Formats: sequence, C-alpha cells, structure tokens
Amino acid sequence: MKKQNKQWYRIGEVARKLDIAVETIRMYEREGILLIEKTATGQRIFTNEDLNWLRCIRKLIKEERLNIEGIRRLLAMMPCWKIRPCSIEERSECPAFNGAMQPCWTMKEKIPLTCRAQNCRECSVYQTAAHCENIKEIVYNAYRVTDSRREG
DNA sequence: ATTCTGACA
DNA sequence: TGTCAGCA
Repeated sequence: MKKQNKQWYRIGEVARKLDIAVETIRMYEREGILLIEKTATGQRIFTNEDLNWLRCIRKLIKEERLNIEGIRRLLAMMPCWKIRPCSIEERSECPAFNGAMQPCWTMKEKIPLTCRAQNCRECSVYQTAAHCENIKEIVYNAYRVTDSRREG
C-alpha cells in the first residue's frame, strides 16, 4: 500500500511480518502505548516507524520483562518538558509534567493548549518515545540527579 | 478477502 | 488474551 512516497501497511500485514496477533496490536493501541493512523474509513495503517516501535515493544516485553503497564509508565515518564520546553505556567497546569501515569498523548485534552499537539503522532514527544530502543536510558538520564559541581 | 467495534460462555 | 457477530 502506498500514499505519498511512503510505505504503509495494514494490520494484517504487520501481524504477519512481526508475528504478533492482530488482536494484540489493537490491544497495544487501546492500552495507550501505540498511536496508529487511520484512514477515512477507520482502517489502521502503519508506517515503518510504527513497525519499529512494535518491535521495540516486543523487546521490552520479552527481554526487559515489562508488561503493558510497565511500558505505559515508562512512556508516561518521557521528559516531554525537555523535548518541547515549556513555561512554569504551562507546567503547573500540565498533568503530563506533574507525574501522570499515562503518556501525554492519551490525555491530549488535558494538555495546555499552548503545548497540545494537533496530531500527537507528529509530535516530537511521541516520535522520540515510539521510535527508541533505548527508552529506558532516556528516561533514566532525564531524571538522574547530577552533581552540579562536576557536571552540567 | 480484510478490518472494525463491541460484547462475552 | 481469544473469539464471534454484524458491518463497511
């Protein structure tokens, strides 16, 4: 399937290529750890980036022994305020900054208008989270307390 | 033929 | 997580 110079796959193809049940893929989306584009008729369509993120999810589950909840929490801890710098005022009103248990794209309506993305799939926060094999490192580094006398 | 949503012995 | 119904 093609659409503007870009390769797209339907859920069945993805399931076959990655050996994941179609139902499982839909569940990942329901659980908020995956955001998928849909056609006007409601059909999910996947890009190569989506496939890569799905492979990462499988790896986190099989090798890092995380479950959906664990992945969701990891995603919820993405340092969005560093990826998309925001003001003190915005932060005070933002559930994503104030220790949310869900990724920001699952509570789009509660994100400050000044930061809210029109399309979360195109937002750098989602793209950073959903394409990275080393998401744990990103999160750990973002929260690590550094010694200001020796670093930064 | 394939996918979608919603429901559930 | 699976699966079946009834649609598009």
